[in-house]
This record gives sequence, structure tokens and C-alpha cells, in this order.
Amino acid sequence: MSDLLERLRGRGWRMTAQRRVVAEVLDGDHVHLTADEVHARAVARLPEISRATVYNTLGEMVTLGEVLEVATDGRAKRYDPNAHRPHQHLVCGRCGAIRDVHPGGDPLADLPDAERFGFTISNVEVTYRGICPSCATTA
Amino acid sequence: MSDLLERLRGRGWRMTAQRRVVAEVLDGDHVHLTADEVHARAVARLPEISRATVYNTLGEMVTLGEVLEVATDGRAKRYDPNAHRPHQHLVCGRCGAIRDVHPGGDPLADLPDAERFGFTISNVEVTYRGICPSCATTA
DNA sequence: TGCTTGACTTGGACAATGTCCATTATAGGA
DNA sequence: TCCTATAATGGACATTGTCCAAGTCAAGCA
Repeated sequence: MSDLLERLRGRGWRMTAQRRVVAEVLDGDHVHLTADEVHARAVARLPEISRATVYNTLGEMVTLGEVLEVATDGRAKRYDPNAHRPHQHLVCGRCGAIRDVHPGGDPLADLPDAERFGFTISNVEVTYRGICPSCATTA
Repeated sequence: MSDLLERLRGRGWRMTAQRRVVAEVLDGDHVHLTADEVHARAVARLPEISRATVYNTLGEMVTLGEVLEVATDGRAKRYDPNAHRPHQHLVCGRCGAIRDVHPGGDPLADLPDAERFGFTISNVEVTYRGICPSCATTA
């Protein structure tokens, strides 16, 4: 059973076939699908599901705080179901592969007050960019 | 005189009116314009300049390493001429304001080998998100 | 179980951002 | 000044995302 689905049910979210399928598609570790990828996989299980519904559903999950939106490239946003384990991302600049990583330290502590310009900071995103082992060998 | 323009000239970049205008529009500190914003300002100085040229020119500057591409929201990419001073970004989640910031510490050092999955990491981007002073008072 | 109703889904139009290409113009060297 | 490789143009097209009016359905209730 999908953890994400469990959490959504637990919140009294009205359940429909479409929402269930989207939650199932999105569940797991190191999952960072675009909306269109989610749609493609959802269609495989529920052929009538529409693109608009996938966008709506993903948007609601993000609003509920059960899914994170990540923008690692300038292209389509990706959706990360691992919203309850703080983590950062490691991205391959060649193939686009994304891994969740857990750095030590507190990046927020590294930003002195003088560099905060009066902002109230609520969150820090760190993206490590490089080349993955598989792309490194395929010179 | 524009620092960015200087650097580009110094590289023997073929200079045209369009390229000069784009470089001038983009020069400065805390500048993070979208391609369309660059185009709008460029048109004010050189009415015939086309959108395609602005996109081409920005792309070349990025390739040359003289301008950075930053994607702080899921929308349009922004262009940052401050490519030779390592820095990170502080973003207001309400109004979208962006400031360059200079954290202490080395975020790369915080990522243990075991969390690198064999990647060769070349660069780390940190985005601090919060609310700017002006948005905080305009509750 | 079978209504009722408000919330959900649908498909298609539209918007925003970005890319491509054939044609025309031009910077900079000979 | 002339030539030529390189750049600019504009318009079509692609991708990603949003919106809306109409139809459909989940879930509470009799």
C-alpha cells in the first residue's frame, strides 16, 4: 500500500479513482516525475484520466504539503512524494538523473544576519550538480 | 561601461548592436531578469531587436560562462550577470524578489561520500526562501 | 439501498515560455 | 571596398501549464 495514499486518506481527502492512481504512481523513493510523466503512467492504469486532473491533483498534493515541487532544470517541474523527510537533490547535468541526498550541517546557519536583508527565511534548497557514474563512463 | 560587455569584448566576441544592448541591459548587481524582461528593455534601446536574438544571445553568454541561468520558480529562467563572484540566492516567496547572498561555509563539505552515489560534483546551488521585509509588513 | 449535492473530472481553448529554420543583413578581415 | 562567415529576423512550432463550462460521481443521509 502506498504511503502517500495512506497519508492522504488520513486527512479525509475525498478519494476518487483518478486521485488514487496519481498517488500510486507518485509513491516511492527517488521519484521525481514531471506532470506529463505522471499522466503517462496514470493513463496506463486508468485510460480516461485527463491531463487537467493530473495537474489539479498534483497541485492539491503540493498545497497539502504531501508532495514537493522541485525545479532542477528550467523545464517541467518535478514532483517528489518524499515530503516528510528533509532532503536535498543531486542532479546529473548530462542525463538529468536525480537522487535524494541528506547532507549534514545546517545551511541556514551559514547565512549571516548581514546577508539576510531583513528576510524571514523559512526554507533552504540545495542542489548538487555533477555527472553520474553511468554518464561518466559513457564519455 | 558595462563590466559584462568588457569581458565579452575581451574574449573577441563578435560585437553587434543587438549583443551590445543585451549585455548593457543585463549588467549590474542583483540583476535577475527573465528573457522577456531583457527583451523589453532591449527594445527600448533598439526597437528592431527580435525575441529570437535575445534568446540566442543569452544562451551564448551562458555557454561562455559570463552569465548564469537561475531557475528560482517554475516559471521563466532568469539571467544573472554576476557569474564571476560565487554567490547564492535569497528569494521572496510572495513577490519573487531575488537578492544575491554570500553564505559562509562550504555546502559541498556537508555531503558525505556515502551520499554522493558516485557522482562527480561540480557545483552547488543554494536557494534560501522566505518573505522579504516589504512583503512582511504588507500582511 | 437509493437520492442529493457539492466536489471532482473532462476536453479543449488559451497562455507563457522557449526552439527552430530559411532568409536577409552585417561585422570584421583581406 | 568587398567577401564571407557569422548573426539577426520573424514567424511557425513545441512544450508546459492554466482555465472554464459542462458532465459525472463519492459520500453522507433518509
